[in-house]
Amino acid sequence: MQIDLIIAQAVSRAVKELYGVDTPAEKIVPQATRKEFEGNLTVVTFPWVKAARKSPEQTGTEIGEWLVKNEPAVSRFNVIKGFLNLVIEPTYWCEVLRHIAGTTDYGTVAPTDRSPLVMVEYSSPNTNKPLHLGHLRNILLGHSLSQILAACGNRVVKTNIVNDRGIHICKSMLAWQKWGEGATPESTGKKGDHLIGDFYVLFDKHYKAELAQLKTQGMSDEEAEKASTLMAEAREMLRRWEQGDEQVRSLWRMMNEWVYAGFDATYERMGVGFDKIYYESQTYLEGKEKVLEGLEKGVMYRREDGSVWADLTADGLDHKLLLRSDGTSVYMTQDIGTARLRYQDYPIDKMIYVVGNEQNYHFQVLSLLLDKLGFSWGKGLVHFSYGMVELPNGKMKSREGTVVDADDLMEAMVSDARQVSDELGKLDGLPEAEAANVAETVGLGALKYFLLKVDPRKNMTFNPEESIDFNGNTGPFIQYTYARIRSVLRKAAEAGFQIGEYAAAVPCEREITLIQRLADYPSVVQEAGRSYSPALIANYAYDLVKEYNQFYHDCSILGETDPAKRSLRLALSETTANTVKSALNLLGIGVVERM
RNA sequence: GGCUCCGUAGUUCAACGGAUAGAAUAGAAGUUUCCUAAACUUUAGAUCGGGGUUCGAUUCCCCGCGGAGCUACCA
Repeated sequence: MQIDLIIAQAVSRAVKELYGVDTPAEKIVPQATRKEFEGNLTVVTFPWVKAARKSPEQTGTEIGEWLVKNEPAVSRFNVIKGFLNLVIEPTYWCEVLRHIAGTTDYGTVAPTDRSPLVMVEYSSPNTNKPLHLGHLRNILLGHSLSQILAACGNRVVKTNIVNDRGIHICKSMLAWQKWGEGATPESTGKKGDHLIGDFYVLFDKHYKAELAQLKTQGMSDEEAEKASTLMAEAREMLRRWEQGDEQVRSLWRMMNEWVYAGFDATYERMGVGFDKIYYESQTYLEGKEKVLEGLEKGVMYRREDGSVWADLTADGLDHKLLLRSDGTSVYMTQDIGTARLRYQDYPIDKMIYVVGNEQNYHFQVLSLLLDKLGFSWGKGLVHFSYGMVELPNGKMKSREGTVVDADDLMEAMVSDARQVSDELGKLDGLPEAEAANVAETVGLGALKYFLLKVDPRKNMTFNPEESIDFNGNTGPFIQYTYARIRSVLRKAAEAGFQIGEYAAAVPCEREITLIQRLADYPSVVQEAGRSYSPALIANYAYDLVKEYNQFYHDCSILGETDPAKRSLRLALSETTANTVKSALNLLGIGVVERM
């Protein structure tokens, strides 16, 4: 049923018989024939010209003749510059389509109890400010990756590590105490994460003012920073937090709850979630023991000042600090602690960290350390390292107020979607709740697709001056095609058209190409899982609907009078819709029945 | 300085070592008595420079040039 597999195997046999060469079928990857040539699948013959002792053209011709004679699926062939273009018997395509249409959850592999247990960490916010565009990319990648890995037959645990402690949150707390006048999310009507973010900014503002003031008294930058009473107060607050001071702790708990409520609202709107959330306040002490264990095993060493280090020079890296001279933990130690807790909770086979590429070095070190400390999955941990979202003139900078807020952006996208819908009159007559739902799905679809279609490893650019498009290579274009198909299917049902037998139909070029695309889906999902790339799914979905729109334009479905042909087209439409929906689901993007 | 990643149409993005480097946008020109024109069609436009490996290089290797990131007893 897998046509390219059939061809690969046939070619493998052909070259064995013709030239006595053993080429495993897996090594032969037939590709879709380019549009300008006749054929459906193309095999490159260069690998065999040496063994054949013939020109590429002759080699191709010989293989082609062998295939026509021995493989019923091949009806014709032509050879151009060593490329063997094969024409597949048209009725075979109906078989392929029937197979796809009859497969539930086509393209995905259901996990079993024995499937690998994979944990994916993403989002990982600080609690002192709301989520921004960079988090959006992270979260969407993490969520999509989780979906894809699950579709590839893995058991997936989605997790999040919240950085809820440290000097940053103390700054917000201090500012709230000093100038907050008891403000709460309820009293201000602000989302909790935004409220806390505002106090963080407020702290910074007062701190800067204090520094400026001190410098007018003739202090240097460094002296002023040392003399700052605000910063001293923040540090004092952190000390009290670490000692478990109940006053500080309860303020901390209250403000963190506000932030979490805010984050949850953002996650919910994005349509993402987690199976298990870890908090650094609960994990940051955990790593210490593990490090001391490593010290005993001789994996780490202690310096004269009491600090503990790992020597990674044998692995081409540097010495890495793990415990300060006062015995406290650093970031790396916390990550070791978190790893330890996680492994206690879940016997994971693989850990994937969705974290920006600025931390490449950190994860290189973490992998080595976990391995040295005896974590079976340490060496094989995956740092899913994605690129930054940049603005036209560089990085987002909170100091310059150029940070693009996640909630604001989502809201703007939804309202843009609504405006486009209204202008086009697409939602006229729909109940308001439904219209709002369409705008929500389409607006967020545009945003998600925009962020996911790019190769995750690469930096990408977002221009806040230009709104994200709804035409062309976009989420809404894909959603639109889906809605269009659903509309046709509704009308078909009204007209009483069933999808009947279509084996007798001879598909045209357009239809064949579309079936071929549909047939590609499972391998695209696998490849996306293997290479950790939601972008492959996004590009596939786009190619598929582009192909469908051309088919739709050229071939009438409801107007087709031949029942077999009409059935073929209806089946093609329904299967395309299902596949589009599945692919978008892997990206965390929803579909609508009309738009 | 060292290490890592990246350089493709005006712009934003594609291209398991394969044919004449694809799309989308912006530009030009079209398609609606016909299943949703958020669509379809036509047109013009690009691989940073120099070597090497290969039948074949945007892709792999080396040297430049340009950009980003890391190189904290911050997280």
